[in-house]
Amino acid sequence: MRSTTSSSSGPRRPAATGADDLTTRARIRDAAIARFARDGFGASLRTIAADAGVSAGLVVHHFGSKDGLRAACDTSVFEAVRDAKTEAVSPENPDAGPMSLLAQLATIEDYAPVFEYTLRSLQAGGDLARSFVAHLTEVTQEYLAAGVAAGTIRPSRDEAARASYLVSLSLGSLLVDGVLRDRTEPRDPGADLREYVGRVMLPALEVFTEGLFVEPTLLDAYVQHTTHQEETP
Amino acid sequence: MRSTTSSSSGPRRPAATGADDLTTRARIRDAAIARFARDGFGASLRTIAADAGVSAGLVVHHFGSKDGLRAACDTSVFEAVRDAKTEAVSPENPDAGPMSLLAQLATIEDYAPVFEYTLRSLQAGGDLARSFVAHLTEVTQEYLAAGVAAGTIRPSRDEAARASYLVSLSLGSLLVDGVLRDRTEPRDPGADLREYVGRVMLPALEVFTEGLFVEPTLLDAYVQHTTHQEETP
DNA sequence: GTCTATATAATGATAGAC
DNA sequence: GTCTATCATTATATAGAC
Repeated sequence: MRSTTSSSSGPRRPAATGADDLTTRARIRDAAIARFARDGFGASLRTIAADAGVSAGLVVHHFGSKDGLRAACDTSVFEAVRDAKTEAVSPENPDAGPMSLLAQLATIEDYAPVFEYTLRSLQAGGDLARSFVAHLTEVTQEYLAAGVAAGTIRPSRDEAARASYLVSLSLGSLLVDGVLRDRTEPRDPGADLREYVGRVMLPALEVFTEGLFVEPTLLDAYVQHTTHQEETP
Repeated sequence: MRSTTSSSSGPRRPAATGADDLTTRARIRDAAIARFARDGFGASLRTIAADAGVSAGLVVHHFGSKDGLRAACDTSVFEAVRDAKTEAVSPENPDAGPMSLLAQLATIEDYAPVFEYTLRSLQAGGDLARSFVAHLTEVTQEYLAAGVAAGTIRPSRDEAARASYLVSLSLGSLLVDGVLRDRTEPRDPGADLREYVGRVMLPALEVFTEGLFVEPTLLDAYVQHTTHQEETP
């Protein structure tokens, strides 16, 4: 991890609040997060500088390079997500579960840029995406384990594999949905997300409560098939 | 649709077979497909030209611009996928179903570049991604309808929404998995895909046959909740 | 058809004034 | 800390010779 940033100081606000009671450095960082979220990481330093109301040179002066700026954005966003999770995953929040761990976070108005940035990061790959998915998988596995213990969620033959798979399903669906949108016209991320949830909630609940296959033949055959084989060393 | 290409002529080979019994234009196109698949659409014309063993200028001469080349690649890949589907979705192929409509295609050696290019395209968004997903959704819906009629797949309260959702789930999971890989070391797409299937098959079969939630309370509540409300006009 | 050479535009990064 | 001016690189695209 590069430590170009020390964003631990300052107000606890997530990012890109638009307020100008921030240090210039933080304002540039937040502008970059918002711009990267909108246009992807191909966005130029000049554009970001213009958004922040400063010169392009100043951006480099503060962050050393574009990669440095990107790293600062990454850590800021990751910290925001990590801290937000604590509040979002409240004890009594009987949501659809794994599908909406992230979606919940996005409902908070201030976190919209963080949410978008995270999806962009996932789209582009890289270290933040990996650590974010790893973190989310961990949280999901705990969430599922609690559900299994409480008797609300079915146990799995491989809990870790299931948690990982469910995270890739939910994040991937969200990602595909976002990527397929027409980006020629201006978008409202909040509205997009609400529309997505409204469109997807029914089939998601169906699949995750009733399943898809009537007979367990495929699963049984697979389980029997693999248990009669050696593990690859 | 732009019709810069007339790729209907020529041998039926999918793309990028490496053979040199092709017109120069087709060789450039196939080289571009393979390079775009590996490095993303940021790959330069010079790199592609080098791959094809020609000059950068010739690429522009044949396709007018980079966008023109991209469009030619898009139509070529889309046609390859469309034509391949006919063979892949054979009558008696009791696979895990929605998850592997695409994965099946990738097992065919020649189609590896097409498969990778499609994922890249989905990652980047754009017209090809949209029409590809639309096409896959259509095929999936037919597939599911046949299963429902045969009694092997559970009916849905909204078949179209379910088909769309399942496509976004399976493609998204595949996409996330690919994006999270370390691209610093050389990769074998075929091996990656096999590894993915092996890692995901069990939880996928579990979820899609047994579901996730023990009780249908969430689904019931949602169905009852929405049926007591007006539709948004 | 194919190449080499070049025009043009944009970007990341640097240097130095204030 | 902040700006303006500039450099060096890279990319697409063009022009014209062969």
